[in-house]
Amino acid sequence: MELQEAERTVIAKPVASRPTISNFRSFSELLAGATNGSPLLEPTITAIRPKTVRFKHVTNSQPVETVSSQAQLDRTQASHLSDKIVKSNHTSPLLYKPLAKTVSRTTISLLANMGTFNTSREQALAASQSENAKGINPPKLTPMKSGNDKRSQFHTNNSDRPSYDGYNWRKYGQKQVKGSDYPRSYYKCTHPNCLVKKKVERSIDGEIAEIVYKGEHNHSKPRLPRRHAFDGTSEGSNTQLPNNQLNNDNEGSEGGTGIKIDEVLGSSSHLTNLVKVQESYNHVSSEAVDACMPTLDRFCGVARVHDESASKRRKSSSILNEPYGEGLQQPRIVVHDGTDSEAISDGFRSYYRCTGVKCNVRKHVERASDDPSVFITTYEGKHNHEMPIKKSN
DNA sequence: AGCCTTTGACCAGCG
DNA sequence: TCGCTGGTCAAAGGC
Ligand SMILES: [Zn+2]
Repeated sequence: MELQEAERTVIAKPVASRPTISNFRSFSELLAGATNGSPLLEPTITAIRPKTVRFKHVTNSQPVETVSSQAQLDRTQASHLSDKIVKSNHTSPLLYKPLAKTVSRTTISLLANMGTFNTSREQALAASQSENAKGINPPKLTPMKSGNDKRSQFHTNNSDRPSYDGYNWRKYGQKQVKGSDYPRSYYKCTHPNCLVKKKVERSIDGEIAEIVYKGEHNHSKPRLPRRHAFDGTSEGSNTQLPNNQLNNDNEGSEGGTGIKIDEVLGSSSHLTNLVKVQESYNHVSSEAVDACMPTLDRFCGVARVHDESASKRRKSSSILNEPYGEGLQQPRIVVHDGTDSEAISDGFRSYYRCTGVKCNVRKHVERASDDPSVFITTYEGKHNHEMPIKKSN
């Protein structure tokens, strides 16, 4: 509760949105000649009004790879922002919403035991989904209800589980929020005295549409998730983040909002991921971002960094501008913290390239056009290697 | 037994 | 003030 109170007072309202295609140039174009990690200035970016992006089904489809902003952002700085991490799975201009198939626990267990890097239940789901829906199935539309309490209108299936980010969560609520086709689940960290919460929007297929983290863990990750942990290996991948592309300035600190997104991205092997990261209460959130980015790298994609705070009670208006069409929905992870985003005030756009041998994965981070607190990270390509093991100084 | 999810009710912010 | 909406509580039941 205290956390909540605090957030209400600090959360800014910057909202990011995908720019319209007319303002975009392809990521490849943007990256052309700028893939060596050197910053590149994008001179002709037209300011685009950021809007809150909801994964709503609309007919207006636009490429996700396109991003716009006039600012550039150093990754280090980007890592200091954290509020929203949005990712999506795509590669082609046509965006397909990753669909997760609901599978039996047995299947999940089998998948988890097959030795893939995805061991969590969600990862298993994602894996099965990617196998089943390489792309084209239009997302299931859930009719929006106009009634009073619309929560729990969906029958939750076995995929309705908190994402496995290494922490233990207890679900304390679920509700169908307006503007979202999916029910939103509310989770609290079960660690004593830890007030971290997260909201997870998941389709009825089990696909994660959005995850919003609030607060900062005041503890380290438990060795093994209490339940539904399978073999728990999912945790390991997250704790060994490659920092060749990141500045992990909070390395030694405990806890942190370590966010694992591979479970969400598990199915996005050939897709692009969209990540939104917005400024957070403090540096801690940056950990989450740091954690996400490298992980995302494994799966490639477009990452969008932005502030999500405006979502509260403002979504109804934002959905009017839904940039995503049906099948364009993007799962995303939002690291939500409350501080202002003054930390980022430069005007850079930074490009990064995976240092892996023969790995052409690239990404760039930029500031949203008219919202300094919004940063957009775009990933392109697919890593041809596993996540490198972090070197211990 | 302990922890979790489910879910209707309740509360608070906002227009 | 009222209705809408998002967020939370808490009892009940499941694992
Ligand atoms: Zn915690």
